[in-house]
Amino acid sequence: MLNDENLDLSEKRAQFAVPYYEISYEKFFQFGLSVDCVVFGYHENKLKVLLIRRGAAPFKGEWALPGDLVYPNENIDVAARRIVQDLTGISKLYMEQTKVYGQVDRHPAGRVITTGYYSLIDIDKHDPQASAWADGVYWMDLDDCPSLAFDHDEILKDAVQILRDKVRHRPIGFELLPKKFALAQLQELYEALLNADYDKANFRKRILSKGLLIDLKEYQTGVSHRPARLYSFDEDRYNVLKEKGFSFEL
Amino acid sequence: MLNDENLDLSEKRAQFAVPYYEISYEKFFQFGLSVDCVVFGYHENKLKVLLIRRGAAPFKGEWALPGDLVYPNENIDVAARRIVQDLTGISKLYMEQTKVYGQVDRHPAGRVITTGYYSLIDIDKHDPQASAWADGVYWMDLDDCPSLAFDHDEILKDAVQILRDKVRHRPIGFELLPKKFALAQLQELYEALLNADYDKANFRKRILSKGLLIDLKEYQTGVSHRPARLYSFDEDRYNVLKEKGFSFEL
DNA sequence: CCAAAAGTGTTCATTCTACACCCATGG
DNA sequence: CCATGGGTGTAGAATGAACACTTTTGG
Repeated sequence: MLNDENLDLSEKRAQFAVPYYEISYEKFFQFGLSVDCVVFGYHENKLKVLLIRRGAAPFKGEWALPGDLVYPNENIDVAARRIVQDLTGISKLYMEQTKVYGQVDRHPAGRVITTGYYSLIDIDKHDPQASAWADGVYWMDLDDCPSLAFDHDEILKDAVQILRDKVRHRPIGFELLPKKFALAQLQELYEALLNADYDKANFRKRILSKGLLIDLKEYQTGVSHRPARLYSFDEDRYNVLKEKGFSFEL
Repeated sequence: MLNDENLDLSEKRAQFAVPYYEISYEKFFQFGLSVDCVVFGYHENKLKVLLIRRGAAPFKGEWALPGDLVYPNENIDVAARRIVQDLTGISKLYMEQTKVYGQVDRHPAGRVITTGYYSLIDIDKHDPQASAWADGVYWMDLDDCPSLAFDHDEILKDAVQILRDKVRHRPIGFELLPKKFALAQLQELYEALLNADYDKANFRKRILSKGLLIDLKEYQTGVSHRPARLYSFDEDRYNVLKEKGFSFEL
């Protein structure tokens, strides 16, 4: 599995009687590091993901996840935020790591390992813009994604699975909705996310029983049926409950 | 945030009219990559973790998680298995990524980003051995861990939390037990893992109702009380159920 | 026969599910 | 007054918690 021509660390340590951090291990410091972001949005009952058309080689012109190399003096989570902000203009958003992709041959330019991130944004708040490394940015239906460059198909697939897992146990779904929303919107979102179908009455009872929604005493306007009551997510209360070991669970 | 002296990728692209992978981006390829493993075990009602005493600088002589630099031609998950196998002699084991740690200053030797892994092993099956980079390997009580080198305290803390989260939704706890076990053992394990206390009758009903245990029709011997029935985990059936979207949940 | 731990059954409370029904608005 | 979706109540089933009880072994 390992190439003998490459140094064996222990051997090298024995060879030099100086602390190992004083030796220049050039061969060990030749990795590139990148970040690839799966940005989810939700619009008209559909889960969407932000894709770019690559403006530079490799894979120029192909579909890909937004991502970039990390600067040697840049923290990795800062890099992830930078990328999404470049494309969406949104700076404060929910972001989380998914996995690291470290296959030797995953990048044609050399040994680049990449960290997947996913984030959730309220699609109405943003205005996608091409950046230096992209020819264009597009919201794609998740069910209707083209094949992607590099190993981005796998990164996307993993992110979707992790999101679905997570959303059942943590109230992250709210990030995809506007600040004020009706319960039916929330239900539709969960149905789209989890590909499920819930009873209206039961869904309401379950959600409201968590005590994490603020009743805004406001209502929809201009709809030709009974206007829905609007709610917002009570983040402060959630943080308090979380401290005490509270779990969201659906 | 970013240092101007460092190259701006888009600028560089404009500057050279050749594909970007043909340019040598030395400055981007100077990261080191490592892997740090949180190896959990379980013995006498206590959750344990495998720690080493570092045999080399930096942090020589201090406690740390087993970890090592990844070779430039080595896949990252292979590296993780290599490390645990060096220390425990076990090759086939449950391993999973936790997070990436990419803080700029986390390693004194340069920009080394590390990937956390955790694994679960049946403690009776293994014989910990010092390797080239460790002066000794020890099982430590999780509640009684010393302070660790690098950012390993954080890596350990995260792994524990991820393990606790995971074990409630996936049947990974079985990895910590011998192949054949009694229900009481399983209950004690879950109680130790989740720091909880379950009613014996109810725990049994819940576990057995999942239909994932094989009744071996074998019994404990040599105990001065009614001998317990032995079970094993039905991995095949679990994989079948998982396909159909089954969730373990406690 | 006793101690110790395995293993079971029953009751009561809580939660979940399905479904029927009422309410408010625009047209 | 109708269509449309918002919003509520309830009965029965399923699940969960608490606890008492029986069983089997070694000593």
